[in-house]
Amino acid sequence: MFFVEQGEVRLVRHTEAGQLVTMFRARSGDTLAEPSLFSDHYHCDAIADGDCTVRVLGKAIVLGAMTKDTDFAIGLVQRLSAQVQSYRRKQELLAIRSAQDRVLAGLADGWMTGTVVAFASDLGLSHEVVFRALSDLVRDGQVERPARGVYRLKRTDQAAS
Amino acid sequence: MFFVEQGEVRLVRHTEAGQLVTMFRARSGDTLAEPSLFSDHYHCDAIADGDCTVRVLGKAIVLGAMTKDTDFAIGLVQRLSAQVQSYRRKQELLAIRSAQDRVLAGLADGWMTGTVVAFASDLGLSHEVVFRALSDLVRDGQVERPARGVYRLKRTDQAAS
DNA sequence: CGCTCATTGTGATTCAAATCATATTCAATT
DNA sequence: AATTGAATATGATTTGAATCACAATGAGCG
Repeated sequence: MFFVEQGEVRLVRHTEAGQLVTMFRARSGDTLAEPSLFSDHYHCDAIADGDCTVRVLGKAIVLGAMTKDTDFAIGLVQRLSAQVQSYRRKQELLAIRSAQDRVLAGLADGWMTGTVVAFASDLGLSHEVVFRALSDLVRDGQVERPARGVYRLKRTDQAAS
Repeated sequence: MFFVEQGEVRLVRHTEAGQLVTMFRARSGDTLAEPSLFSDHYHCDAIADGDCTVRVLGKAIVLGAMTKDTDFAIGLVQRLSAQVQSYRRKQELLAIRSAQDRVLAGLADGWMTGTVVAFASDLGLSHEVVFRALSDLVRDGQVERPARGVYRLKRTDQAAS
């Protein structure tokens, strides 16, 4: 297991077809690869986005800390719970068939942080469709584009009939 | 949080378009809705598949047990880790674009337990495509169909050139 | 036994996302 | 300042999954 002290690490896997799937984005304070505590064969690749410092926590150390330090154990459970919750939300979001609806939901959930290309990848859509969906949403007035490559939800005061 | 003593419970959500998404399938011995320990607003619907017995574990009880009973805490972390791991696998599998590849991967991961319709729903595909993919795979010799509605991977001895 | 209904299965059609192509902008590098 | 490369953006085409439509099978039930 790893502890990210500083920076950001992405956990990724690639499908046989060659596309990269981001499994988890760990920021400073997060733990990484918790399942490796119990499972032997567990494989993801880790990509450091920028400089970062990571502390390695061996299996024995973690299990020991759990017995001695209650807060540590609770913190771990909490982080894992949060991960589970966000995976569920992600699953729900990815189940949305319509590209436009999915893009809108992604925006609402604050997934559009970096580039549109990265956003599209997170959504599991080609960037072309995402660009198009964004354009349509701007045209519809649901989304605003303060600048090139910057999109954000327009406050929806539900003015419709 | 809940503890499934007996039977099987499915945690589901429905998208705005009305489709049902299974978030988690808890069997006897599993805990359910762990994120509710820390998060206030958390909503899934639970569906009992057949008769089952469920024990309700309040927030205070669980947190108390974690401080007193180390094994309980470790068990909880282990179950959560397993969930995280399976969500990652699911995410990876759902990222496979080709329906046929996805069906094959789903079979390989042992998702085809009940009906083909349920299998299709888990895969996020229409059942028609899944039926067709299965037929094609049988025709290709990658999958065998011992009986109507029963499909299983053929042992792949990799006999190809 | 005959009825109902869900599952299984396949064919035809539609529709939307992927893909291919191409232009533009912009930041980083030389 | 010129060059490279990635992100942005849109248009045209293709492809494949969804959808619609329709049989056939088989289990449960009065």
